[in-house]
Order: sequence, then C-alpha cells, then structure tokens
Amino acid sequence: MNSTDTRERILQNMFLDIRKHGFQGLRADKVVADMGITKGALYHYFGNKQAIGKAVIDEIIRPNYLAFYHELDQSNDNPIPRLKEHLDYLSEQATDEDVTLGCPLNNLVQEMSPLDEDFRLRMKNIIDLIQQSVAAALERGKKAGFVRAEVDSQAIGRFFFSSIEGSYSLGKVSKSGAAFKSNMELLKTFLDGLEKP
Amino acid sequence: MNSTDTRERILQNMFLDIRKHGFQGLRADKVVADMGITKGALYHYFGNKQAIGKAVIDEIIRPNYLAFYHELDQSNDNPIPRLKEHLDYLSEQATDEDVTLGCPLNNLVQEMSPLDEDFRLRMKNIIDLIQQSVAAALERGKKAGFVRAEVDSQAIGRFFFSSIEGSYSLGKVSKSGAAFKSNMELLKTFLDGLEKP
DNA sequence: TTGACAACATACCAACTAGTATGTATCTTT
DNA sequence: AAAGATACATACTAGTTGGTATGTTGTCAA
Repeated sequence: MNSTDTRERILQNMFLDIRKHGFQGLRADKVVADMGITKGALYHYFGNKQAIGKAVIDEIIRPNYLAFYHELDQSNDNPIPRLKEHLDYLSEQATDEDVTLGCPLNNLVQEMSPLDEDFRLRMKNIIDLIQQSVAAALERGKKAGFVRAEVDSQAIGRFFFSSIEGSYSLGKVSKSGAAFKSNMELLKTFLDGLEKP
Repeated sequence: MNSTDTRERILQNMFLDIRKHGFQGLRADKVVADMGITKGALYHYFGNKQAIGKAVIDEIIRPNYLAFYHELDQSNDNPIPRLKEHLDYLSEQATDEDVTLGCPLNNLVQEMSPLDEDFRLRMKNIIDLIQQSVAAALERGKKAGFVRAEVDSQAIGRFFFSSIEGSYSLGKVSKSGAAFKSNMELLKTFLDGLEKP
C-alpha cells in the first residue's frame, strides 16, 4: 500500500464522517484512529483541519457532482429527457439510509457558507457550473427545436438545482427516500412542460 | 426588566448565533457575555445546551414558520393566490444579508437531523404541518373548483416546501437574494399551472 | 552503504468548552 | 420583618480539540 493510497483512504473516511457529523463535528483524530492509523499520518498529509475540508470538496465532492454535467455539456440531444434520466438516477440512489445522511454538498453549503468564505466559494463554483451546464443545454435545446423558446434557461438552471437540494433536505429530516422520489417525479413533469409540443 | 425578559433576550440572541454558526458552533457563554450577562443567568434558565436548541425551535422557529399556515388552514379562498402571496412575502424579506444567513429551520435540519433524534422530530413535525396545511388547502380548493382535480395535493405540499428550502440553500451559497427571488417567481408560475382554467 | 527524505508513530500541550459549585443581592410571601 | 425563592455573578474544573515536537522505520538514489 503506497502513500497515495493512505491519503485517499483518509480522505474517503473524512468524507463519510463529515457527511454524518458536519465539518465542525468532524473529529479528525478519531477518524484516523478508527482506521488504525494515528495523527502522525493525518498531519503528514494535511496541514490542518481546513485542508481536510478543502480536499474533500475538491477531490471527492466536486468530481462526483460534476460528472453528469460534464457529459451534458458534450451532448446535443434533447436535454429534457437527459435531465429526467439524471433525476431517475438520483431517485435510484435515494434509499432511506442515503437520503437520511443528506446531500454532501448541501450539508456543507448549509453549515460552512457563513463560516468560511473559502469553503463557500469552492462550493459556489460547483453549483454555478451545474446551473450553467443546465442553462446551456436548454439553450442548445431551443436552437435544435426541442425546448420552448420562451423558457428562461438561467432561471430553470437555478430552479432545477434548488429543487434537488430542497428535496434532499426534506428527505433528510423525514428520513424518507420516498419523499425525495416524489419530488423528483414532480420535477420531471415540470421539465416536461418546457418541451416544445 | 423582569425574568421572562432576560430569558427571551437570551433566546433571541441564541437564535441569531445559531443561525450564524450552527448549533455545534454556538458558544452559549460567549453569547451571554456579549449581552453583558454571565453563565450564571444562562444556566439558571436552561439546563444545558440542548435545552437552548429545543427552546429556540419550539419558541422561536416553530411559531414563526407556522403563522402563515395556521391562517391558510382557516381560509376557504382560492389557495393558489394565497400561496403565491406568501412567496411574494418571502421574496420581500429576502435581502442578500438575510438569504446569506439561510433559512433557520433548514440550517438546523441539515446540521442536526443526523445528530439528534429529538431535534429532528421537532423539526419534522413543523415541516409535516406545513405540508399538510398546503395539501389540505389544495383539497379544499379542488372542492371549491379552484384547483384541477388531478393535482396530487400531498406531492405538491412536499414539493412546495422543498422548493422554498432549496432556494434558500442556493441563495445562501450564492449570497444572493436575487437567486432566491428568481426561484420564487418560477414556483409561482408552477402554482399557476395547478389552477383550473 | 549511506544519507536524505518520505511515511508514519508517540507523547505532549495550550486553548477551549460545557458545565458545576458556590456566593450574593433582590424580590416575594407570609 | 423574617424566610425562603428567584435571579443572577464568580470562580473553578474535567474533558475535549486541534495541533506540535520529536521520534522511528522503511525506501531509494548516489
């Protein structure tokens, strides 16, 4: 097991613990202790607690969230079915246990935005990219004749993302994947309304 | 200044600090120190930190959030304009500064749901009441001929609340009241689609 | 084969944090 | 007016938290 392995393993476990306890609730030394290693290893790879949080956002959360939207950016298909497929994919993931832990990005946004400007900007960047990706896909869809011309793509981009995050929030407090899925279904019918008849 | 005043003042300041720093980030002794009083007063009124959180939820957040929906429960008007008016009201409140601090309920939901089952259930109760209130209003609206018969009132109740919370989330990370308002406008047009033509 | 560096382990610590124990002034009740 | 009870203030503390200083061991190039 080489050094990058250890770093990756630490990061993964930090990610999981942050999702459960929040960043402020993260006890980094306990996490590594549970892994069978010590603070020596931890502070060898990360200068301080903040660096752990940043690495989790940049190296785990960001690529995971942007994967779908990078694909979307490449596509010239009708964006409406594409977006709906993504919502279906999120619904599939949404077990009670998963939803109960909340959306990792949303969790951090809520907790850290007012506390740390650096964290906030990193997360805002991810969210902006998602919105822009959706908006751009809708604009391409307009040109290709899939999407109604009067649609405000920017506004839909915001609303789309917000609805997903809000649904995670509801699912979290309800401990209910079903509540999340119900909202995804409604969001899909909302998207249908954007399609050119 | 009588005793209840002091208790109320403590609670208000705790509410504000929790909104900024989260419950885990709350430094109760610092808050009272900034008020010019000491831990003696604090622990005279509240047994421990948990009790502060519960009192904030029950005595500040809950009545504040339920006020509109209690009114809604009483009304037999067309619920669609009513709900839209509420969204307008939320939009008016939504300055950049306000949105940046986030929705107090959503903040706590995100932070505390996985950490404290008692907190979670108190918050879930508030949210359930909101959803039920919206759903019941839509059902009355159906009977009175305002609302399309095929509307799934329960699902709309969930989606309505989730959209608002998600919009606060977006506004918070963006530090933008405008983003929140944009979403409220979209949610209003969504509500319009539920009305009987 | 040696020396330099990476990859950890161990032992410590200062600051913080929630909470307690105890004291005191004021107010209320009898 | 005496006797609690209430409303705080002050001083202390045990446990926690994030972090550091200093090892030790393996690796790998010169």
